[in-house]
Amino acid sequence: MRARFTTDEIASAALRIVDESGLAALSMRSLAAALGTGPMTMYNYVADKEGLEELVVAAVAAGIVVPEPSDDWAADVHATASAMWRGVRAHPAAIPLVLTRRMASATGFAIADALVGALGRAGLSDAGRLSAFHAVLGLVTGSAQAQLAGPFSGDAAETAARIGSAAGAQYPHIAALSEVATSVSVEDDFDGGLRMLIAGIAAAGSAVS
Amino acid sequence: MRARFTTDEIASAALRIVDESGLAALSMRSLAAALGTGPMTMYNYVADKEGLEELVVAAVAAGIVVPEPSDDWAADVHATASAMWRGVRAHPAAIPLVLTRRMASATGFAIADALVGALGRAGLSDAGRLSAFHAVLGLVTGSAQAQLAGPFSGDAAETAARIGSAAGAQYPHIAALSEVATSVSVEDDFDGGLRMLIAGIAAAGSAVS
DNA sequence: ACCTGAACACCGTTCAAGT
DNA sequence: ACCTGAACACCGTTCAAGT
Repeated sequence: MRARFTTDEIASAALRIVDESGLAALSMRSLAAALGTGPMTMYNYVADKEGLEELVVAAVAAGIVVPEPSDDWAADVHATASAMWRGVRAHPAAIPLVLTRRMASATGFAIADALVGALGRAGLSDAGRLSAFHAVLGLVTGSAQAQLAGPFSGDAAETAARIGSAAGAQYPHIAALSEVATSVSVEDDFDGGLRMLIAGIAAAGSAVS
Repeated sequence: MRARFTTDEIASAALRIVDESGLAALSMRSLAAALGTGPMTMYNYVADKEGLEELVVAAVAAGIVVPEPSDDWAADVHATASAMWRGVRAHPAAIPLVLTRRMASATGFAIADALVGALGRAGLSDAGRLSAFHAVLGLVTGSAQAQLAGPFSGDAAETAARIGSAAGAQYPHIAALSEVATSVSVEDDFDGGLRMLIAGIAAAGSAVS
């Protein structure tokens, strides 16, 4: 028999299952079947299901292109965070894994390092740099997810049904905002929030220095 | 027999299992057993597993106390976001569910409405208000999760092992930042990022008006 | 040594039968 | 009508046996 695989083959087969059939379709058994072997063979490449999921996260991270640093730290933070957001959004079904599993791959470290490096030139204190790093990371992953599962996700009719008719008068601010949500692209929506955060980081850096 | 439960009983029993034994321990069967009945009885209260998970998210949301609005929108955003963060962090094992499942409970809408209401007084455009809302929501949930599963989560030794020895020289910025992470409380860490974002929102609001 | 089938202890859910 | 046991089609993983 001697069927042998590289870790990359395993990882991309797993990501393909998630992309094509959803997160629930990924199992040790379905992956093994997709590779034409028995379930137990997978345990030669991965410690357990958790390890397989980390492989999927690494495969998503591998799709992120780390931008070259410039002499403008704010532009670098923007470019790095945008690259992460695009890379994550390219695999929507994998997002729960990206949010939940530790990102410990080489690309994952590389992009995080680029982000911290850019933030290091913002004139922040050490603690401020850590806060800003967590905030950008949280904003990227959190708003990628919020756009998919937040109160305004799904089509307009669904949103209206959920908020408008069910509790329209009780929650007037949400109801009003839900109409805005139909006319803004998710790219612009994310970009707006990111620019606000970067402006706030810049202000905090100026205050320290 | 006639064993009957309220939805609240189901929800808090489910949340208790998650809190005490972890997310993996929550199943239709374990929940039914905890309530002293058979698995099928649960289907009288919940459509499927997904519905049960939404019940857990609602139970977490119910623990959030929505702050009273003041005449300072920035203070209100800060208070609302902080209340969400504390409420979410009170149930760490449930966070993957909070991130992933739609928050559609009454308290969930109430806190979101309070947040949008406060942001409505920041002088933003409609699109800016939506961006700011998604950004704050993403920051709260995303950084709660990043603190638990990000590159600096776990104890210091574990972090060092993951980054320092494995790839210390390759990723110098992360390695340096990991030492900062040991001396900052998660509360202060989150608060710093939130204040940066609010400052950026304020700046965007001033620019428009 | 590396690989993998059989088996075990789970799981969510359908279906049909109970009251 | 509401409730729930038996059964089905899965799942991750241990164990032991193959090469």
